[in-house]
Amino acid sequence: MTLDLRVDRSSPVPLYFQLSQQLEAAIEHGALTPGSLLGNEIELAARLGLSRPTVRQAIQSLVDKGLLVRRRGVGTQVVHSQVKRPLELSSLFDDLEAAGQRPATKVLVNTLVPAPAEIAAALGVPEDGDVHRVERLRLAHGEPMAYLCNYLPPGLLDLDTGQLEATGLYRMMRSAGITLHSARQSIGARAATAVEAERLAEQAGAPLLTMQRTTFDDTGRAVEFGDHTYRPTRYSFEFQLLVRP
Amino acid sequence: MTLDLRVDRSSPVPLYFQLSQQLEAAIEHGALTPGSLLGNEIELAARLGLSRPTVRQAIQSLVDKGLLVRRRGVGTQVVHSQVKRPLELSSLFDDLEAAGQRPATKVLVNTLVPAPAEIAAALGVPEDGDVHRVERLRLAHGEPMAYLCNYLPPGLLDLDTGQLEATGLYRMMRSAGITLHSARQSIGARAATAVEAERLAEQAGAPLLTMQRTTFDDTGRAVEFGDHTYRPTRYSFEFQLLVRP
DNA sequence: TAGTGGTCTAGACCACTGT
DNA sequence: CAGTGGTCTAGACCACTAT
Repeated sequence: MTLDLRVDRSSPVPLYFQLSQQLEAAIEHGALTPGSLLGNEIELAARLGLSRPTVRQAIQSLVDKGLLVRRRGVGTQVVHSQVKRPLELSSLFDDLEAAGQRPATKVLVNTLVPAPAEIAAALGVPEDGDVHRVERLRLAHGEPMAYLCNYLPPGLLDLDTGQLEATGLYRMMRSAGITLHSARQSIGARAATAVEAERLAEQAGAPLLTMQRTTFDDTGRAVEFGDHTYRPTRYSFEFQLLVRP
Repeated sequence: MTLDLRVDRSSPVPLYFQLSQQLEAAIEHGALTPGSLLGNEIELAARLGLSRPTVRQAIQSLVDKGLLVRRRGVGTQVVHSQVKRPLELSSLFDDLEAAGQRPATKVLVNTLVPAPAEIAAALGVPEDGDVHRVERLRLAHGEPMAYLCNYLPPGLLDLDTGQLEATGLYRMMRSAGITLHSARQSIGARAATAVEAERLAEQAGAPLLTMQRTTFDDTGRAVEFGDHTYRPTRYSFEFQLLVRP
């Protein structure tokens, strides 16, 4: 059975995007099975009444997502399984919500402080200036899961404590019109200090998973620095990544 | 001063690729400074004697790498600093070599074993079949840094012990014509068992950084499963990631 | 040899941004 | 308003793969 593909030329949605969405959906719910050939681009273009470059643009976006593989002289195939969510800059809040965990957040500190030297350097603000400092405890099923300490440049965002407890920091930034662009991350481990252990209901010396991250918007400004510790029995970093071609 | 860009039409290298390489080099060594505008695509195409789609393809590849940002009605700008190496599927060996650490490898085990259930599932091989098991100790400056246990499907690769000590597993796979496509990773932490501690010259109960990874080639086959432990005082995962638009 | 994707052209119109 | 990128067309020729 051939796939039922259609495009709506009166829609404001770009034609290539309409097509890539339909192809992705077909892969998602199994109408296009792994390993199956997509049919050549010229014929596909003719069938849809599109030009070949437009069809190629749609296919290319799915190749970039890792869903399709192109082979010259062979055709375009659906990748065999496995690819689900390529790595993205997700917040812990979103991760937990996606896992159906109803995350709870307790804001411990939400204040303006003089920027420590390391933070000032990471955020690119003057050393004698102020930065926002937000400390939060993230809970799942009533148990502490992570301690999140974040610094933000002043004036970027209205850091309402109520909103911080109801949603995630990244979601708040996006709502404020900040376009996240890239982040630099470091993931490590260390033994919990007495203070850290108490915050997370662990024993002193227990292993903790740690992450430092600086996030940049599309103008290159650093918009956030985070220093997080996670209970490794409750959380690990899971992600999929694509090999750059 | 305007940038000196040229393309060689007699070269087998695609024109868009020649252009993107030159732009990337110009960004790299500062001829194009962060925030500077690239000049509009039509004019750039005319200057180079290329068509606009070709110029767009070159620019788009750098946007995908995170080096450029496009804004409708504004222009194409060089991103402000920070982006150096987007996340790639690197081997520990390559990481260390890039850091100038002359990594040493000691192969502890290199044998064929009946596939444990979990490994068979991860690699997609029959449960009663055999798989390669490779255990290695990675050293830097004579000190153990990581213990790497990898499983590979049989018949994929000639796992020469000498080569394993001289280079990395990924490099061997690429040399064997395997096209790496994607990987699923999980990074966590736990306390070292007595056996793990001894291997890595740590105390039992010391925090360890752990990583499990399944790697797939472009046909969707699992080509490797790895179960690694790292000394967190000697190693952490550092990477940069781009926000999917 | 036939069929595929890879590259390239020379236009066109639209949507958005800034002044 | 002028200028930018975003989308789209209807072709063309080439390189690679399989048979």
